[in-house]
Amino acid sequence: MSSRVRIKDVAAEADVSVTTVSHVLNQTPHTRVNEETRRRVLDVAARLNYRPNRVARSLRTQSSGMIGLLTEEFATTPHAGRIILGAQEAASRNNLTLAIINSALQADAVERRDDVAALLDRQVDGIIYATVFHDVVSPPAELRTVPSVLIGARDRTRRVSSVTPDERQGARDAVRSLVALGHRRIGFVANTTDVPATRGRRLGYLDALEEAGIEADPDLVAEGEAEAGGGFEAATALLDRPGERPTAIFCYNDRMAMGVYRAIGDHGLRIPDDISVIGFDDQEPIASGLYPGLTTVSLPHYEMGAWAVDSLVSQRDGDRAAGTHRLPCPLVHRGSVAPVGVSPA
Amino acid sequence: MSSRVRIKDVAAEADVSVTTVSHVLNQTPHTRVNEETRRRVLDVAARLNYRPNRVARSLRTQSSGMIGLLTEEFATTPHAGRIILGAQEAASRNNLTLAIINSALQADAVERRDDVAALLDRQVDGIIYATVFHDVVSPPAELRTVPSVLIGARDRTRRVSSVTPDERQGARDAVRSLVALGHRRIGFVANTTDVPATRGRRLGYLDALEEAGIEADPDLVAEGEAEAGGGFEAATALLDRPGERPTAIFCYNDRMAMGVYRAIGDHGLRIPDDISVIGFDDQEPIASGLYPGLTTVSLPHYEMGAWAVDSLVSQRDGDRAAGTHRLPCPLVHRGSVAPVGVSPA
DNA sequence: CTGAAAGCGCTTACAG
DNA sequence: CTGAAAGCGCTTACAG
Repeated sequence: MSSRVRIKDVAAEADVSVTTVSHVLNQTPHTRVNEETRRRVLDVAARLNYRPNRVARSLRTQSSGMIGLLTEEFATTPHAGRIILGAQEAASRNNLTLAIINSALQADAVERRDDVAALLDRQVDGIIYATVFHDVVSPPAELRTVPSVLIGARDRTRRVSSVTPDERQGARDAVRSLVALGHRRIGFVANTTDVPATRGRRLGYLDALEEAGIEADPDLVAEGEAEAGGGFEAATALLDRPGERPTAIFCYNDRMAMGVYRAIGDHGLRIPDDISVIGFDDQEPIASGLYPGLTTVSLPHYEMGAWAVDSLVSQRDGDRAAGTHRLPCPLVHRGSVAPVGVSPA
Repeated sequence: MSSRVRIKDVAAEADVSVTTVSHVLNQTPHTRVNEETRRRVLDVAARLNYRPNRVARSLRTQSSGMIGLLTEEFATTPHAGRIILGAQEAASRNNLTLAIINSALQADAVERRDDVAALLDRQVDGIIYATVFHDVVSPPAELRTVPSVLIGARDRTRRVSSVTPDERQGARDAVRSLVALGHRRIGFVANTTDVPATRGRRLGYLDALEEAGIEADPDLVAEGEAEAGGGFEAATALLDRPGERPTAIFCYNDRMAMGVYRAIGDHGLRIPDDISVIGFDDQEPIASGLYPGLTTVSLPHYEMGAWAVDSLVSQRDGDRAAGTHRLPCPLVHRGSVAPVGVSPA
């Protein structure tokens, strides 16, 4: 450990008090320092390569400049990385450092409380509590002792702000885009489990049909597991049903879309000429790796991470209002959608 | 901000000195405390829900209990999340907290130095410097002022320990498994850019052939971009060449394998009956989403993250030896490999 | 077995 | 314009 230089070393070398060094370096408001002195302090600090000890400053100012990010079973959610990235970059912009703790999906209330406590022990200035697979959660009460925000779920007591993707809008826009291209027989390959996205995506699908005056047809909906295999099975069922085929299929997610592609290929049909396909999640490398590239709906993970940090900053600066925010899910155009009836067949 | 209870509050309530409270709570070695007193302190601490301020402790002990993880363009590497997870869980096991900073891939030396400095300002006990797309790097010299370790690349000066995946062994084992099933015409769908994995995977392929006494045949190798499209083109070229077809194809990565599947399907061939396929990366959701599931080689990201933290801990405890460590890349069996000649065709 | 006191490296009223 | 001093909340020799 090379002993780092402390503020008193700078003071001695510049022949001033530590008070003055602190004022100069921090540009303390309402404190005028002689220009000559200021320069000297700056010169010495630079020459000695002085860097203030943030731990000492934290203790004194009662503000650590750290933000805690609690993720829930990060491993299972491929997009968690984008949340972290968004949060990290927003934190850097605000001169904040991000500390991360991951708790197991099956962690109980006691464990989660311990994780929050560990962050609080480090005097974090705020906590982001990110979850998956839940609509509403009851985070440990200790969360509210500092500015806090939920990602991916709402707070049961509505006392903590939250930010979630607007799944319904995303699905609605996707299906609207199909309608705009003349599609009226639009299938829906749905998932079976009840996660937050399930309801929103289904409602968005129905919204768009209703807007367009298209009656929802149960024969155009098939369910499966939210994986490629489930998508294959659902699409196969859809295509094998008697009656007119759908001209487009909206999928619960990109994984299912992967299976839908295969089912369509197995039926000797082509995307998008015979059938248009839209996914959800914009999950790489599926979306761009499929052929043709999958038109899909993107989840605002990066944006939610950044929004959460910004919310923490406003809370720190006095904003007391807790609210629920939905961030838009934009449609990403690739090559799997075409106007209806373009096929020469 | 609810004013948290401090050690002096516990001392006052238990009618002892803060010294005693500290000794009891920290179980200071070689310090005996009267059992009655000990119980009382413990009771009061629990009742007041006292939690020591880690910032104050850090300042006093000159040890923050924090580890800094510097990731390089996290966004572009889908597996970074597993590194973070491995590091985070290992950190938790060692009662350490993980602070994360992400630097842009195109960040210059000055920016990287700033990122390291920001971590050092927080008095981190160690730094993990994770990179992608490099064989050898020259991290900022400041890195060596604390225990440090590189993930994904070696240190040019060999003074910092590093941990990397054993790409060559992974590729060798994959191709060996093909040889063991009787394959002798084993194609290689290679990538074009020169990243660390490129050389190792190619060498591993050649190793296995040589071991088996199979002469490397340039006609069985085709290159492409390391994406699904590149894999499709390379495999198409391979299958369209005059002469005997390969009975198996080893792919540079899973993305390319995705395109290889399509090319094989377009040629009216079946996996694994007509051609076996092995990928590399075990990248979800490709690997399990393809049909049949892709047999592939897994990258030890989680393990590298954990190894890095453990290395930091040993360094802190006195281990001075810097070294280069390679972690094995295990073969993951799914459904894309079969013995040669199983096809009735 | 227990406690008074110093000190980690800063910032910040306060005084001059 | 500048500095002496207190104090953030702990730990740890040291003394008794």
